[in-house]
Amino acid sequence: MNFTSLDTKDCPYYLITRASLSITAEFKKAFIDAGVDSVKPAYLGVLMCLWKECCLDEALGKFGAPGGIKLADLGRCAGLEPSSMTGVIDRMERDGLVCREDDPEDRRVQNVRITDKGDELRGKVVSAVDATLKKAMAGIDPEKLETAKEVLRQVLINTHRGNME
Amino acid sequence: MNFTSLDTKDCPYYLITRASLSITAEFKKAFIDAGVDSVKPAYLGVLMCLWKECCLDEALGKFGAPGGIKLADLGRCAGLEPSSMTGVIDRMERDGLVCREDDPEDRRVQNVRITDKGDELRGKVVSAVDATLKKAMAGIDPEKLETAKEVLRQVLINTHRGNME
DNA sequence: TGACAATACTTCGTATGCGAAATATACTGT
DNA sequence: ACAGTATATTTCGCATACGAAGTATTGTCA
Repeated sequence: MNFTSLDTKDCPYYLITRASLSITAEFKKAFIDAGVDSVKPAYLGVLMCLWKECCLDEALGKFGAPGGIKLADLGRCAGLEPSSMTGVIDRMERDGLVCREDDPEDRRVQNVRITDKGDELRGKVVSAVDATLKKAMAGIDPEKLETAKEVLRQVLINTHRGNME
Repeated sequence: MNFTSLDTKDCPYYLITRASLSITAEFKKAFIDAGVDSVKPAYLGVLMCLWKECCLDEALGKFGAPGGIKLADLGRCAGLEPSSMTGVIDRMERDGLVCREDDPEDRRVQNVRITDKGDELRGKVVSAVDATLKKAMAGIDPEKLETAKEVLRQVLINTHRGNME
């Protein structure tokens, strides 16, 4: 057995896992500091997806018609399994950020819609996210960051998670 | 607001988090396939640390004196908080891989020692880990992988997690 | 139309990880 | 020796995520 393989600092799995937890912790703190403590890191994928939808609707002139997005689509967008989505949406609903709505077309479907409160937090949350990522990526050559992202995308493909969204 | 920032595939946080979960899932499957289903991905850090210690002891000629490592040191090595370690060691003990032992010098301390069963699994586990990582990193230029690791190490430093071990 | 397959979610059990507070023990200065 | 502090671990509550199995509804085909 080779000693190098036992060195955590050289193991990509260790580095990826630790970085993930570490950035998540920073987000959590950043949201509290920004006064938006009703937002948890795990909500980000869902929020981004809903906000993007709002932006698109506005761009297309679809004012006042916030239909919501079905839970499964939201999960695909956020990279979460349906069974994980249930809990996330439960908590987001509890925290007043979104609401579930029955789909009139298909009674199996639950559409998720952003609430006014959820919409109002957008500015603060996006600022906090940008600032946190900027701090986390400080001192990293942009080109190297792109390479790292490329590597991670390939990992997702290799592990059958590359075809999300 | 800028649409790019809402694209998950371009967000380093999304990529890191997904990659972490995705590789973890692969490890889980790999251990089951290799017939070592008593090993969970979260045990890896602890096992690697204990096995490394064994190797060092052997290299130093310290046969038959497996003292064990105190929980806190093990946590530092694996990158986990003490409060997280309790649960991990609980499960590893339940699964027969390690045992706790009172420290004769300091009654606060719990030393963790690998069991015979835990030691016997080493070969299979290391093979499974190597094979899984190889598959996960397939088709990635080694130089780019190094760059990615460098980036992740910097992220850990930036987020105050760079001084582990 | 009626059986069977497919789809959308939820529920349940489990794993993983953290921080705050509790507990037990050791150390330190007076 | 004692009070006060420091250290080691555990407990507790919570957040996060998954897969297997269950429920409800829809779609399909004979």
